[in-house]
Amino acid sequence: MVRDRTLCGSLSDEELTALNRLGRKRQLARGETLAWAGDEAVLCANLLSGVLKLSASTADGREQIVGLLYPSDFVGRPFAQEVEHSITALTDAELCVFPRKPFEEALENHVRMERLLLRRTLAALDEARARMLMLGRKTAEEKVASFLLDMAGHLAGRDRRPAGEVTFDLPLTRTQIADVLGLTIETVSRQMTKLKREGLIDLPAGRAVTIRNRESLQERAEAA
Amino acid sequence: MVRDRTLCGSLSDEELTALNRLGRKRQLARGETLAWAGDEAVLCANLLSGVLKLSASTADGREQIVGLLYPSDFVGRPFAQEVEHSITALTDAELCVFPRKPFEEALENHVRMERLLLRRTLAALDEARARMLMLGRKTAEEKVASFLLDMAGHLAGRDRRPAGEVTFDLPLTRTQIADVLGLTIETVSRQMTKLKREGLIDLPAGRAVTIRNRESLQERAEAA
DNA sequence: CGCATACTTGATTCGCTTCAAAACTCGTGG
DNA sequence: CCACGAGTTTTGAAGCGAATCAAGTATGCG
Repeated sequence: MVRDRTLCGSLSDEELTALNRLGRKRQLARGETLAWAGDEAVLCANLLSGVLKLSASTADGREQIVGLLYPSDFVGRPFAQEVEHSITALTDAELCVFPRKPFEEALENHVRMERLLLRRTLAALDEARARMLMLGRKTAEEKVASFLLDMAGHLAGRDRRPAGEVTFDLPLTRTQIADVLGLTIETVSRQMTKLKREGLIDLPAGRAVTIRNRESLQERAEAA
Repeated sequence: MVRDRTLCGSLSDEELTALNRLGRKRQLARGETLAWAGDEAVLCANLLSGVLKLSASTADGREQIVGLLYPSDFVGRPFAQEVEHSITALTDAELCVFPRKPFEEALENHVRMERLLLRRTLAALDEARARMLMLGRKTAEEKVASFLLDMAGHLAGRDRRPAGEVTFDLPLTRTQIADVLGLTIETVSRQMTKLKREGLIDLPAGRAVTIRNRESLQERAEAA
């Protein structure tokens, strides 16, 4: 169950019921935006199912996806007046939403929850910085290979076959992958077909991807 | 005084003396590295003076600076076994260093300090993500313009003249600037001379920079 | 003064983008 | 069941921005 890894998981029963009174389930359809950059920040949430993107964009419309959120991830930015990054559902998603102000008060009153949020934020910061290395210094091939391995880690569960061969459906379009990697859609497509031609991956249909040779793919991803 | 903005600033007098017993002053010379990526994480600190860089690099030696730290900034990564990013002094620097474990205990015992660290970490995360947009989607000119404005904000104090003309010394070499922006040293140099030729900035000597026309520079920086 | 390091400038190359068009996917309705 | 069409992905050709390669010029320190 997801509950075990959410912020709520750190609470005692009494604390939990108090927080649950604050929270409301909310569904998001694929493509629906929970909050737009520049809006007043009114809510925080736990992601129960689905995948969300966090994105920033330039004045002339260039977009960069600055984070991907998976089930049990925390959503939103406590203590900020304004939403810094748009939050959009990449798949249908389900959230447990809290109004920001009451949630902040709950944080103050429940040290364990605050502590857990701190640890998660520190982890998110490490991840963001790892992605900075990727954006600034990796080649297109390295970016695509890293991305596929990352997605495999998040989406392919624990059912890894001996050969390390796993299959999963990407929750992102090519355009969105390009926006994660700081590339164009054409470059992403070309790199994917190249990796397929070379037998490291397979692209059976639509958004599906099979990792055929994890080791070689890891080599292509280079990394720190 | 810097103290007012450090984590210590959130503490009562008794708490402060307790923390001070933990902490030791430490000097770093320009170029000296406090911790190497991959090392065991043994310390946290407050930066009292100077500028530090946080950097990541690929296996084959490409480097990306993933963060710059200024006086009053928090240094280190509580709750991590291993150092994720190398920490190096760009200028001579002075820190108040705490052993990590005792510092973590202090965090647990002093809710206000933990709370302040949470807020700072959230702010650092926002900044890292803004930099992801820059790395992924901005042109060389936009990157350099953004960088100069950023440095002006940190280094030029509050003594902004009416015309917005400010001068300061960059604490980074061209190579380091390139490592912040995900460019090469030559590209950085060319963009700087271009901005100078066009009258937006001046490069009087060595590392000195004068912002001549903040508005135009802002336009070149594009941004969100 | 002389050497090492840092910075600028120029010529060329290359990886990625841009522009363009064909091929595929998938939902819908005939 | 298949034809249709919008959206998505792949593929190709050409162009461009930044990297690379290569000098040449400052800067600073012994």
